[in-house]
Amino acid sequence: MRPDVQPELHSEPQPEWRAGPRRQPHAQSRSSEPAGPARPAAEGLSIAGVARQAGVSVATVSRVLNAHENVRPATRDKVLAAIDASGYRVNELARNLRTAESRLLLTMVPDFGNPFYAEIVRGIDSVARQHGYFMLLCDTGADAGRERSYFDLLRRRRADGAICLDPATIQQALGEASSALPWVACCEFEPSMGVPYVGIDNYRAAGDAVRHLLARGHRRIALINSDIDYLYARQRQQGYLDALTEAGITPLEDWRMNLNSLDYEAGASAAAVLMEPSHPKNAAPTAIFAVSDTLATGVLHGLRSIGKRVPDDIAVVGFDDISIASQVDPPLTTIAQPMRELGETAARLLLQRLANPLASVPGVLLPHRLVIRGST
Amino acid sequence: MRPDVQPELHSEPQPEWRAGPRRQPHAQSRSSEPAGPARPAAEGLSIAGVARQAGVSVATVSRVLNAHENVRPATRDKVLAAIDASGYRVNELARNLRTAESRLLLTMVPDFGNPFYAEIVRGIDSVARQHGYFMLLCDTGADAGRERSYFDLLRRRRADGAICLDPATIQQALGEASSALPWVACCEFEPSMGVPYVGIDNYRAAGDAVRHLLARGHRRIALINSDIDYLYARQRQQGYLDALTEAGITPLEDWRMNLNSLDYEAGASAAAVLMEPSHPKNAAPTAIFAVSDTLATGVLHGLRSIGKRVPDDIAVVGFDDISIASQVDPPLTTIAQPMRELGETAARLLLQRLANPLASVPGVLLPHRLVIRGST
DNA sequence: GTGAAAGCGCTAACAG
DNA sequence: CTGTTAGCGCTTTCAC
Repeated sequence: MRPDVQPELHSEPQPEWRAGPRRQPHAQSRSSEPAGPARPAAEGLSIAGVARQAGVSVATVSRVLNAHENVRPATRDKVLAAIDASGYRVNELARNLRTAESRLLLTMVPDFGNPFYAEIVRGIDSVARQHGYFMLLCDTGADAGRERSYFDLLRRRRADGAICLDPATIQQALGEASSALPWVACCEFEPSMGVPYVGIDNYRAAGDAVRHLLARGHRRIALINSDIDYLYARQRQQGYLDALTEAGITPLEDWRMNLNSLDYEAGASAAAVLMEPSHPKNAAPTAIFAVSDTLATGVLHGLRSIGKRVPDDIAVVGFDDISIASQVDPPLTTIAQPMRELGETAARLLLQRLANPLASVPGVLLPHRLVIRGST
Repeated sequence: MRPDVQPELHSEPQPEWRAGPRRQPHAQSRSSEPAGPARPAAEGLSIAGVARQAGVSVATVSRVLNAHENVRPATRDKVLAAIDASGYRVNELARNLRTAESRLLLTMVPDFGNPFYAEIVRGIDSVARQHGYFMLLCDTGADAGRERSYFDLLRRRRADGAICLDPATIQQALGEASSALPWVACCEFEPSMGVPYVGIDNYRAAGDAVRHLLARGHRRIALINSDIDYLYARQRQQGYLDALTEAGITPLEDWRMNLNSLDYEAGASAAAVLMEPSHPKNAAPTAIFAVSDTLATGVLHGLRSIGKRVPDDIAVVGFDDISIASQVDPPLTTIAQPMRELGETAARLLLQRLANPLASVPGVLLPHRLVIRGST
């Protein structure tokens, strides 16, 4: 019903952490601490110290800190002065223990070397910050153990919620009854497992890529896919197979490769393998559909090194439309994912879930788009 | 003196967060909670609840949780059983408040879309994890306000330490007397400001790149640099200028460009500008040295689009040796930075600083390497 | 308006 | 070996 999620308090966009009115006064603190020389500015200073210096109670300091109404201006100023003078900073640990929230959101990616995640993460980050949350990124390395330990951060209340872009986690998560945890899946998800998710229609997207190649006259189309354990890999494979079948083509098993990496190198060597002359003459693919632009970029490199020209000898289609896609030679035809929106939506779903843990949050599919460039 | 840093306790590599002996017993918890149906497994359960269920005191539970010695096996088993049955998880917030440490390390990058940071961050992450710390990544977007708020996470004890790869922060930080905060600088640093740092010798590295071009016979060498506010930009520019001068060449002002972005696109358009026919015939550069591989990759694309061939018409040298460098056409000659080691060293310096806040931690410079590929 | 006091969930003495 | 107890620094009734 609500046009946007408004977690309890903190509804206005605030650039800084809980930076209510109370921050203004001591911005630009001239660090006028009376302490010794190299003394780490007001190390173990607590609210009690400030209270003493200001000649008030801790309750009053707390009220000032939290911009509560019932404080006389004079008192407030006294407190502010004491805070300023002492260089006091709230111990967020204590505050969080009291309020039982950390205002931290976690985003887990399987590999932050993959540029695909960058824009998604930016989308998450911007929405989170708008709602007074910090977003912190973790690299799971697609490792179940590490994933689990990050989920533990959630269980142990060190973060309020999480967004997981990591396929492997999904499987892990399943066994952990983690659907009770405040997290959402992004890009890779299992619709059946009761966790809110956002992604694209991988089946249709793959079909679109293949149909584009078909329209260009290709009939022997190869698929360079990632590990078939991933849901998106299965969906894209099915889209590829069905598109071919619908065109009256029987997909050859030899045209398909499954890689356990999305690195450029993986794509390069896969291309070389695919083009091996061991293939029956009339069965060698004339086009390659790779399920990620990183892979496709590698494919371009691999084809180049075995003397094949793109798109004359062989066409290439990628997936994602990351920024490198338009820079390589030839620029990649690819399926664009709305990365920014994917991230923003994921963040919004999570915020929604935090605001109302009971409401069932829907899964959402965002539109993709075929971007035609020089590689086809 | 010490071969390696060993923060107080937690010295052995532990794959999971404080995952002492206590974890084993309840791995694979069969989630046998007696609670209602959709009840979020043991939401607000505390150590006291476990103690009650196990018929022991909270102290004993705490001991079991922390794998202390003095607990009779029978008692320990009782507690473990209660923990297992209830699905209890430590509230890390409370624990941290008590122990006054969060076991969290922050890494700030100006832009996690830049692949240069990926390997560095992995290096940090692996060292951090080996020492029982979590590493969380923040994107400052090269924005001073955001940088400041992340530093606040430190001040407010939400993280134990930070590694900053963000040039802009350095300036910000200076004004904040933040040299007292537990952080180290990586890649971009101000040696004079008393913050431990790790990086490379940018001056020599740039010189090496230019000397390589000189050796190839080039005399009109352009420099595509980032914003000169950055220390590394100034250092590399100086290395470039001096190398040219030493070779008896007077560097032309027209050969130098300063960009406020490291994106591919920025490199592409810079290349186009640089090659404009407005240049006097005999002054057009025959080689371009770009201060990052992303820029150089864009340059390749830009040159291609105006019909220039690399390296025949013009040579290109990049910087960093990120993974894309070897994939583009032609593969980039570049200055390789030891990214992994940079990250690992930064993490070690930070850990050292945390273990002994008083000891002065040195700045360290790591070796770079010229990698010659097809673009020259 | 302001203060006193009770915890948030945990760890660490200190007793027994 | 195990239990009791005193806080960690903060927020929040509830009085005054």
